[in-house]
Amino acid sequence: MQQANILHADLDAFYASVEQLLNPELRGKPIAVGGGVVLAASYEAKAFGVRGGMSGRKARELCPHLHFVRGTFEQYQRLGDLAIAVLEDFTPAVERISIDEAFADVSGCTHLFGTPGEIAATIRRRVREELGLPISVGVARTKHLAKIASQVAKPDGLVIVDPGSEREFLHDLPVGLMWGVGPVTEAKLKDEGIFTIGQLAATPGRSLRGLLGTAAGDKLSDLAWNRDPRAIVTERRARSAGAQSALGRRPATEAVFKPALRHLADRVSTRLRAKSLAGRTITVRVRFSDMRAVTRSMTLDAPISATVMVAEIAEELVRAALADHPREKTISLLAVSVSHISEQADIQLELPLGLPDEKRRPGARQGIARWSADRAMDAVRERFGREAVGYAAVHFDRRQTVPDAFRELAEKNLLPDA
DNA sequence: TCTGGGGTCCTAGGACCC
DNA sequence: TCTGGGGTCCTAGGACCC
Repeated sequence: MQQANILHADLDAFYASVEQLLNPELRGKPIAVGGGVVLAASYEAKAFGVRGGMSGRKARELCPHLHFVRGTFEQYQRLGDLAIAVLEDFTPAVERISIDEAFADVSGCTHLFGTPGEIAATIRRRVREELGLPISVGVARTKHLAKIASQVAKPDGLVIVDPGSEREFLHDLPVGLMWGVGPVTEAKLKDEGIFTIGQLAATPGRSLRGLLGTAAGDKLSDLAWNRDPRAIVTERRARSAGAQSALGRRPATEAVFKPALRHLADRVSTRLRAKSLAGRTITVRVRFSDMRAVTRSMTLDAPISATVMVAEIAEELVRAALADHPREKTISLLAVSVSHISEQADIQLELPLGLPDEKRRPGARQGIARWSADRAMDAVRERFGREAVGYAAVHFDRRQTVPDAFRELAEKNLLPDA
């Protein structure tokens, strides 16, 4: 039988732990990172029911002595990177899932460093000693099992699932711990009397497919029966890049959405151009004040990355979406996303000159001109900072938005710039 | 007091092609 | 009178993850 060689390492209450590390006065106290919304809560705060994503007001209701901290986002990035680097000291087969979480396959390095369990214990000790942070680790034969094991291990623990005890380990755990089971699926399963992974495994695949759809049903069956073929993927390129902004409650008018879309298009396009990428599909999302949301998208023949082109298409799509919902007078969120991403080398600058006449459409030339102007602006910003230069039309009210540093934490690496 | 921001994947219907 | 069948792409919505 295959050995338990997969580790899942997950820093505990990461942002909150960093704040308690940096400021000893916060240690042992219930704290929340964020303000209007809780981005992370310490274990002391979680004990009161405070959760990430919760409004600050609600959190304060639950925990009157909750300390709010603004967040030290640069430190999160730095310490998260250092923790992952500890894993990489053991093996290059590390798959980073987010800023504070990664899988590692240690099958190739046990002869050097000991059993997977010993490696996991060393990783935990080193992260604690060198960085001062608690990290939980699960060790198992598959990614799914390792991830569940690390959740069970929290806080600050280590759980090893021996290959012989996998079914027993899973049997009484709640289905909500499984990857892919969120609130909706959990409720559907509950309606069928399915609460534990053991009960899920005992449910015929046919029933699950009927309840959840083919793909989701099959996937859940496989995981419940402990069939998880997923391998460690060390490098994964993003398939889309987007930006969004909550607006509170604003009139659904051009005066509101135009500057907001310029700002969002600028964020997304700049990220794409920095990696020599461009995308063919532009998607916008409009959320109304009752939280219902609609999306509109458009797929082009050729990829684009010029800010103004993305912005103009986004505006058209939002106009269309609002026209379809004439009774909605206010919006609470706008989002712009670019997908069908491909590499677009700087060569595109000269491309039209060497192309046959029929390819030199006015639109293409205009796109090149705008893209060139953007690249010039990118260069200025790189030297003098983001705020140094921008489109005159972009006077976007940013009072309510989260810090840019926080946004950047959530961004996936688009691709190493080849 | 309305609830952040960045992503992935799946489904279903329709257009279009061969 | 009668209508087949497979494949790909696009669009919109939704669930889920961190």
